[in-house]
Amino acid sequence: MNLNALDLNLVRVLDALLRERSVTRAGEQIGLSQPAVSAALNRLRHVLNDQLFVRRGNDMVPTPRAESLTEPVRAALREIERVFQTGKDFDPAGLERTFTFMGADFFSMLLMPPLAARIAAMAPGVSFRFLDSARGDVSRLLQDDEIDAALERPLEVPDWVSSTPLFDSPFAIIAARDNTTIKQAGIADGEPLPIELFCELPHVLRSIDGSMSGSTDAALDKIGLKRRVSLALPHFQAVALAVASGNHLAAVPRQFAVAAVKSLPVVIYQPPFAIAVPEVRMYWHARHDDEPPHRWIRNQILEAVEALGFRDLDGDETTGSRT
DNA sequence: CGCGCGCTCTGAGGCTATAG
DNA sequence: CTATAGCCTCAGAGCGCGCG
Repeated sequence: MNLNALDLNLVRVLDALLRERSVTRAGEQIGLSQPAVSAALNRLRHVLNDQLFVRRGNDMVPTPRAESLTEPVRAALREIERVFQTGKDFDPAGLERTFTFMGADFFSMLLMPPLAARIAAMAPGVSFRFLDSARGDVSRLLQDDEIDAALERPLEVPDWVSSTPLFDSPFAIIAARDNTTIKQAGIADGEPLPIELFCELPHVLRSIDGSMSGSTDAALDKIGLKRRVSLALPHFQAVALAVASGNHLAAVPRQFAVAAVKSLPVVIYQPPFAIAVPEVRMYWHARHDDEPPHRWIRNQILEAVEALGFRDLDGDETTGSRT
């Protein structure tokens, strides 16, 4: 093969085609028109002496040759990017990029608005997209570069996934402000709920996979008790709304509970027993470890989390629910 | 003579419109 | 949806010319 015939732009086109499996979308991704990509694909076909992509309906199916180039091409482009980035100061003000994150609605509600506001001021060319946790397998999405980072409880991940802790996420119990059962029992806001009451009242569980039991049930099971989960919902926001309008309880991350109290007629109680305190971590592909824009946005997330006060919950309450 | 400047020509690769 | 046609732009090669 003749290296003279292969310019770097063709490699970018090939990479985009492998990602998008569409001439039109590949063009959109790298800022070329559809015909320009089509022509580039033709040149690639001649240079590499392979069809590379065969049209099947609306899908451009890669040939085995094209398939085999996916990883090496991506790695080569990353390396080139790295070479030209080093020594050059990274300036977020000029960055044109959309970052995609994934996590619970908790984050789309609480983290994303302040993060977006913060970033708008220093990097007007940056946009965000936030996908729901239910979207799927974190490792695969990171591998395919479909997400830049995932914000999740500790996960089993391959060694090419990097991560850093964001904050501890102890549980708080929320209930409607006018929950008559709790009122009658004379429990004040912020107090621990008696365990009999905790087990007697129905619960709403936030569950992305439809499971009807969570870590609270595991903790209860250890002390030989049970609660009744009568509603499982995929979003924390929906859990809070359900709690606000009924006699349900819900064990939710304390940070979320604090926010819910501000917008809904709910109050916080302490759990009557120890529930293991989960950590929330940020996960990303190790290939982005040293990439300046990625490193920058990760720092921005850490700073935003810090600014929200997610890291410094009231010490007593936190330790009170620790195992 | 050798170098630098500027003109012209050519081809690659972009675009839009349209055919397949 | 992709491929092709026709047109446009622009970078680079080639070449002539003037000057030191």
